[in-house]
Amino acid sequence: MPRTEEQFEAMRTATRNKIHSAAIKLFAKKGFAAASVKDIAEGAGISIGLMYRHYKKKEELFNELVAYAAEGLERVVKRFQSDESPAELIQAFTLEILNDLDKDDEYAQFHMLMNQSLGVENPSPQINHLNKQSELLLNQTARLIEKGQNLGQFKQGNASEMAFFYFASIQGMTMIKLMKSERYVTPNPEIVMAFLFKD
Amino acid sequence: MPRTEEQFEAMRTATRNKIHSAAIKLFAKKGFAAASVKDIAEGAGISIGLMYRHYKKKEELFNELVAYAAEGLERVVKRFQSDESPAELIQAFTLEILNDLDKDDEYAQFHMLMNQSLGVENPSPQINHLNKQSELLLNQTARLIEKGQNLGQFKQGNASEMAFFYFASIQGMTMIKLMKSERYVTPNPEIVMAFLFKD
DNA sequence: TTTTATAATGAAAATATATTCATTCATTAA
DNA sequence: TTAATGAATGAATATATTTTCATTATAAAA
Repeated sequence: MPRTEEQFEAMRTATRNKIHSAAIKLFAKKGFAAASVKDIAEGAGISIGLMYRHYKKKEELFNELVAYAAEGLERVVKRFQSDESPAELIQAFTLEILNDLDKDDEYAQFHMLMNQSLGVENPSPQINHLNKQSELLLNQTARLIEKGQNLGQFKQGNASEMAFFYFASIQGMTMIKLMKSERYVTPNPEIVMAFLFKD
Repeated sequence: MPRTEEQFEAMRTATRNKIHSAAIKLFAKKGFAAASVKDIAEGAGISIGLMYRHYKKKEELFNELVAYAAEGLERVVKRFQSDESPAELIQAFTLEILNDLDKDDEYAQFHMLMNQSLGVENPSPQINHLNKQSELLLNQTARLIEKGQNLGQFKQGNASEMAFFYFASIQGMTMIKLMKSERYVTPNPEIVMAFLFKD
């Protein structure tokens, strides 16, 4: 008599998706505290009540997005574990990020969620997991750089410092893209990787 | 009969300083919305009431700090207008920033205030001014890089992209320093300036 | 048309945060 | 001592934000 379960499922998925894109946009740009539930519901084009049917707490929504971000990071970690040439891995990854930043805000938003999560005082399990992944990636990148140095692909220098600088620069570009998109310019990949590759 | 005006003045200055350092710490780390007046007062070791004797609104306090940040930026803009060698100017500036980041959080906090100000919807005059200064600095740096390229000091490449990348990388390092200081490592200045200087 | 299951709404209650203000405190010198 | 002055306090009030929940809307099939 009423709708089928699949139909209800589809409705729920649709509103969840609307909530997700509105929420990540606002969390990324304004931060958890400054992004109000009202704003999010408005952005998603639904009522506040419906938001609470899907998420008991604002925090629960945030954590779900954080979990997605962590999944994305895990995929990168896996890629960096491959046996391919360090030079090619890093080059491909860099090109992809620059391309993503150019294209739309999705990458920047998820990256920003990562930043938001770094400084939280009572981190949820999801936040802890995301933080672990991002630290893992940093260490792994350092090892990848060392490997590339041994192969003569990269410049010499402290690999941890280089990995740190690499992610810091991506972080900075990401932030500007999100906060002041009109100031963002896609830099030539050679500029971004100059610290790594010999001229 | 009561205290002299100088004494009162000294008291006021003292509590204002306490408020400033607590506030910038919290604003930089958590953002305007998430840094509560209670937190700030506690951080400064004073009562909430006293805070309001000095600042009518939380926003007024924020704006005062933003104005300080703008002053700092103006000084950098002036430095970059000098006729000195571009290579020396940028090198000196970079070393100074890396040193500041290493030393304490003050630079990072003011830099972060700049970021916080970028995305505000109804910017105060102070915020507008800060934003203008930071854009000015970006453009000026691009011109400085061009000049250095013409002098053969720097690598070839799009100067605006290079200037953007330079500040983005500083931004990223700053953010990590503030949000996750245990993950911060001072990179060798050569890494930071590799995109500019030939090997 | 009526019944049914669940999505969707929005006003009300709960909670948190910002702001005010009557009062107290501390210091100085008459 | 006491009067004078302004700093300092924190409980009370105002405001904003989150969360709940009784109610309504919708679509499918009997």
